[in-house]
Amino acid sequence: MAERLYREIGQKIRLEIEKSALQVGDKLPTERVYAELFGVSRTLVREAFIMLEIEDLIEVRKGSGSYLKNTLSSQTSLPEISDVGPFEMLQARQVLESAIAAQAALSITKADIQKLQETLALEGAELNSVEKANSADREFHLLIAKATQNTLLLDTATRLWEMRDSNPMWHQLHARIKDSSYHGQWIDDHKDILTQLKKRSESGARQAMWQHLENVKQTLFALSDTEAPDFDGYIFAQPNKS
Amino acid sequence: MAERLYREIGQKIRLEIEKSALQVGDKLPTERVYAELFGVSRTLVREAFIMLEIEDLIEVRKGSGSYLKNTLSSQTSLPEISDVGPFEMLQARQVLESAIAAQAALSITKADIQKLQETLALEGAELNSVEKANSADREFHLLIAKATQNTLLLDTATRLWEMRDSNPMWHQLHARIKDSSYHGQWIDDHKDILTQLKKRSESGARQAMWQHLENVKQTLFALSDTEAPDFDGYIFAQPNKS
DNA sequence: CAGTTAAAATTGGCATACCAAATTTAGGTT
DNA sequence: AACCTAAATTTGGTATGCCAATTTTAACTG
Repeated sequence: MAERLYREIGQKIRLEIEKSALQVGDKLPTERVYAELFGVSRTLVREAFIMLEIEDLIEVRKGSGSYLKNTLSSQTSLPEISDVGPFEMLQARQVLESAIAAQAALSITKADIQKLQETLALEGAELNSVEKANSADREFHLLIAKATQNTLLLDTATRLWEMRDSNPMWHQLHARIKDSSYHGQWIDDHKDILTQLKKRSESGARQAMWQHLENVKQTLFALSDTEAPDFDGYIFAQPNKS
Repeated sequence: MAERLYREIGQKIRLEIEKSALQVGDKLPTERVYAELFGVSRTLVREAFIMLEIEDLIEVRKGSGSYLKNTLSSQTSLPEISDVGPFEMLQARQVLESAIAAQAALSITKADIQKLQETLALEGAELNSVEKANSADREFHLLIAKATQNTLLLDTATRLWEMRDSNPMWHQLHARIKDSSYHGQWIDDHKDILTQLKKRSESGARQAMWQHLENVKQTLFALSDTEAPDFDGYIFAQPNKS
């Protein structure tokens, strides 16, 4: 195990907190106590405390002590990005982004539509540059979330795209697409979505977004099926839209 | 400023990274360099490095150096929970959870339905205990997200509920409800949702969940309108469901 | 000159020691 | 006994020093 020691100590402290059933607000044993308990220097315990402090689990007060700030259960370990397959991710996007698009149709402004049109034009113009096309794609989807004027909806969409961009599995798949003609298909999808948004059609926008991501799913499925047998574990039954 | 020093140093280092336009993978100046630059001990710089390491911005390798692991821009600062009003939050839940419920209707199992029924019974039995009723409420909603069998959908729903539970504004409102009869109404809503899930009706589940959260919105709106003028800033036009 | 090896320098890892803020205790005053 | 004050203690804050892994340099060998 070539891990940095403070992380190990931090984990041990978490276990100690659990064992002693500490409640939020309770005072933790001092750094010195843990140091002796684990047989390490106080420096290491202090580093572990900093880790837990940044994770918002504890609060450290000079001269006074350290206190439990949150429950361990609220320390939701978000699923590791790399543990989520591209198809599960696309399904989540399909469910959530179609709902967001439907909501956006109700609150979208002329200025939003204007920006979406500009981004769409950019997508068409940048067909040869994978990087720029991808970034315009992202921009298009996030603009829709922004049009809901709801911070949390934008935040949710942003999280999904961040996960996508940092998922190595997805990059593998995406690399295979760059020279294909699928981008053209997707731009047409985007046009459909924009049309529905212009009409302020809630159900229309929902369906257009759903269909768009359905197309993306189909494309990636075909590619991974024929060329990349390593995605087996990530492929599972896909429910259909009624 | 009573802040812990290592945070200040960490922030300064972030600024230095920005100023020197470091790219991902580049090597950072050594701890000793920063220590001299800021006129502090290496211990503090090391603590700051630990902070940045936990934030996943840098990677520290013994004997070699520290390296930039992520871009500064990807250090997305999520919107502060307290900045999001209860109504904006409810709207987000309405949009997202109704979509999740619709998806759940397609993949729900008998075992899921069984668990939902038990939780529903618990809600009815715990009408007098605010805490337990609330926790059963949460459980009911999260079980639905779990029934989608999609990690990210469950993760999204969990995040929303965590935000709710840690939002002081919401607790204020919730405190006013405890002795009212609204819980009964909400349990009826839950029954409707469960009925639709049993029928595996996608649109039925979507509408039932939407209506449920619409009812919650109405209730809270009425309460805040008559008794709590301090929520003005958070109340905004609510789009209607078609 | 190329490749190999070992010594030297660099860099982070960890521990010890002392400092300063906060808290607790002990003593004195009313 | 109640209250205030100050000393002693506790607790986290910071600095210095030495250790160990890694990288770089230099010397050696063919």
